[in-house]
Amino acid sequence: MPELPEVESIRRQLVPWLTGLQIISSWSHPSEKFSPALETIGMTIESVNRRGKYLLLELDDEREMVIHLGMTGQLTRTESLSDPYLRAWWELDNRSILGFRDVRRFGRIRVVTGKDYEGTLAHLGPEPLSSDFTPEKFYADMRKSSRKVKTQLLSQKPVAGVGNIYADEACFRAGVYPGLRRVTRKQAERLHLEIKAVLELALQNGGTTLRDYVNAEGAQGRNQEFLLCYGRSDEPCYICGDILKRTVIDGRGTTYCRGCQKR
DNA sequence: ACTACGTCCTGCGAGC
DNA sequence: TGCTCGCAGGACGTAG
Repeated sequence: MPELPEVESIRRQLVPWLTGLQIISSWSHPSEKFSPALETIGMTIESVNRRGKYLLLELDDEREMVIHLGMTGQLTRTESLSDPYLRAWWELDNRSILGFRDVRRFGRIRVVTGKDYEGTLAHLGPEPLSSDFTPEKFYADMRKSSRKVKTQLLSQKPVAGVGNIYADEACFRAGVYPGLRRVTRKQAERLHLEIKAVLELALQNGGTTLRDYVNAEGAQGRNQEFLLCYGRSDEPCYICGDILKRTVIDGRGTTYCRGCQKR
């Protein structure tokens, strides 16, 4: 599932490729999740940005194409248009083609005007790798809700761009049980630090590929080799040796260490 | 207003 | 061997 490091890895490859190119033709799957792709024909891509897990392609007339990759979404340079899981493509004026492949169709494409992000990224919390993300604000935001720590992280409100993998990783490294309903200042500070650390590490490693993730050139990430917790249930904790346990928190599979992450 | 849960979607793996 | 069935999950919609 593409989270911030995966989306940012893609963005960095899209910038030198797409910037300044005009979209000369386009196709999409009939679902309204993808059909806004067709509205971009004739427009020029002025820049490629990111907010949380959303990619933003700045177009003409204050318009932007907002893309969310969902769980299995891939944005790549594409040659074969016969792939049954291709949900949209855009032909650029240098004859290259940007393809959006998404097996499970949880991804979404929107075209917005004048930064009207209602329904997409309007209510996202701070960017975790920017100076807006401070331990003080994070602590205050986490105390605003009585939902479980992990649920709050996945809500994108206290911080943007964290998904299931990095939520488990950050909680593990911070020694915080993801089912806690309130955190202390110290726990919040530690979580703040580890959220940044796991995202930066994953970015350095080109993202995590468990099954579907590939970057814009079709290459897999390497960060799966560095995960300490996610996907390691029934295996020993690298810190204390306890067997990592799997549970479900608000419908999301969660791995944690009973020894290191006390309730 | 806030929290919890259902929904979308399809491949995969467990189990019979 | 081949089938069925339940699981996985981000973000939104709905119910309480």
